[in-house]
Amino acid sequence: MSSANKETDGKPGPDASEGAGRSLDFVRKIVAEDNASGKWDGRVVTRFPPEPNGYLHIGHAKSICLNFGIAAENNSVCHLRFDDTNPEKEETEYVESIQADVHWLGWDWGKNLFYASDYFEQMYEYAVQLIKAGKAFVCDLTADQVRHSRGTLTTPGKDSPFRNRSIEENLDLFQRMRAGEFDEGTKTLRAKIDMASPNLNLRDPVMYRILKAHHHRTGDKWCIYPMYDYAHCISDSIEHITHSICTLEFEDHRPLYDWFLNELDVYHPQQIEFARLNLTYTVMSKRKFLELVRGGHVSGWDDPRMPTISGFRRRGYTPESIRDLCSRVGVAKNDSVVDFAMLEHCLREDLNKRAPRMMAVLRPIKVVLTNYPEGQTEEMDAVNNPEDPSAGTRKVPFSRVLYIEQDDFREVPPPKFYRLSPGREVRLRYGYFITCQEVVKDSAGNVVEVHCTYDPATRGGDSPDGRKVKATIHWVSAEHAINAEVRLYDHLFRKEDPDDVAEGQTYLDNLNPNSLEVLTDCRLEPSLADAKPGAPVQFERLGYFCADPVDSRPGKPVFNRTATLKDTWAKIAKTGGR
RNA sequence: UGGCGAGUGGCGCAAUUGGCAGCGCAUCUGACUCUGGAUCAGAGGGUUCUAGGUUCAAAUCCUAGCUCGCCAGCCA
Repeated sequence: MSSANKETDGKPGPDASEGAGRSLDFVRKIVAEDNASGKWDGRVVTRFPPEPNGYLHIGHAKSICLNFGIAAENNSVCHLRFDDTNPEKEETEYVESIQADVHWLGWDWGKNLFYASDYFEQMYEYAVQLIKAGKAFVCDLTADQVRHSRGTLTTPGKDSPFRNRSIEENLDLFQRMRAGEFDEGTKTLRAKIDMASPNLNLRDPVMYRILKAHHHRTGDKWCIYPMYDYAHCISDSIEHITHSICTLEFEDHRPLYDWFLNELDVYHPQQIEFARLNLTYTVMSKRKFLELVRGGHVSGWDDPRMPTISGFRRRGYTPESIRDLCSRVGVAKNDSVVDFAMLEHCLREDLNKRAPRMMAVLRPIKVVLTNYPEGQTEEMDAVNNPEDPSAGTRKVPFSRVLYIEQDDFREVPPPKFYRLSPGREVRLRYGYFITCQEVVKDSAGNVVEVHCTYDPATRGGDSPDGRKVKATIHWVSAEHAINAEVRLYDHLFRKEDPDDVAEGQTYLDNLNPNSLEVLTDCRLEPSLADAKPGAPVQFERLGYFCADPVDSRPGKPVFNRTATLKDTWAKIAKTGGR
């Protein structure tokens, strides 16, 4: 197959080689074989066909990367097509968010933006054609009656009493359905296939239903709307898609996809099904998202704990990390659940290279350097990113009174704890070596202040005598620090599989009560005052964060924790310091 | 007890189509370190769903079975 890394139409797009590893996944194999055999005359046209009835989630990202990725690898195009055949659920707000999310992920459909509703007229004509061919009929059965006559998984269905209406009558009725003469639910247009088929999708499926609803694009022009199976294959056909890639649950629908296109005798793409992406500790359905949002369990579709694209974006995840995940998980046909840790790995790998380092103290405790001159301030040089020398250095103010992390001091240090404790010397990053001399407690016995001495010879953090310390801790000058709120996020659910519940419970019972911890008294180094919302930074030794794009205010930033750094100490502490 | 699909280390995927079962994540160990980060080195972990069969040779081919997923919307 062609492996050129050209971007499509010169549009910004991820490296086209992304996802095309040494061994091709089964979808790419099919594409490669088709290219070799000339099945589509060398064309490769894919499409991403979301229904605009909700926000995109990371599962969609897999489909997006697959479809746009394959197109890019073949110097071709991927269409963005809104599958807007159900006006009752679809809204313009969603079509806008979907476009924004696809772009944010780094893909571009160029001029290939389509809507299934663009094809309503053509679909209607095709339906008339099928009626004339005796392949479709108007049915007066109610939804309930259809359900009963459909049969079950093991028993065949019964023919509708309206199945043998004359072509003339069907034509007349269908035209009057369109004209709005009938009420919702009173009539449908159904394909005449086989009520005894073992595949229920072939038991005279509904092609059109009456819906007197306002459509976000066609307004009130239509009161009959095509069903997915009928609309989707025709849309693909009209757009001359070559490979119509969808998820596994549509496997049973492929015979119907093929049936319509065969009966219509029109251009016929190949439908290929792959397994959708699932992640541990997350649910992945729009219905559940809606419940989480409406139930107030999260702040919205873009809550940083949501697995939506907009949630991940607000949380601080990068498009690169999400694309990396999609290429690592591969494409196959068996249902699987990817470890959330894989996503975090992709994130850390990306951010480790790019995120500037800063110092922030989340749970402050005061440190007074008793031998440091009162009123003196120094500017310490700090490197912005040890992984990237070009990121340069910055000045960080240092003074007599500092804040350090409460976790970095223990009056009685447990085994393997080698940070600050009475009598022990540690390094203040880019600062000095300090030694704890005494602790100050309040009346309740809590340590409220730590008194230390500093060694002026160790300025910048180096010891001229070669003296070693076991730990380097971060700090912030009390006088210069800025205050901020920091939100620490954890998994929204406490179980790997949120749907793993006892009798009578639902996934909502698995909500993690500690998925959000808000810290309001955090002290950050001053350069963080004008952090750009959404831009990733690393708080040294703590994790990756970004200023929240929604709740941050000038001079009053709110930071989201995107992910922690890998923390060996946390592991030691958890296993009891063993 | 209908149809379709899928079973390979804990998880996600490979295996040039019959030729020594590999990779990533996770886990563990060691080295190094002004982030207990990063990096580097190494380790453990497999009855390839099961049972038969074909073959010099089977994850791969054949037979039978088992398990799991999806399908009975006028949703997509």
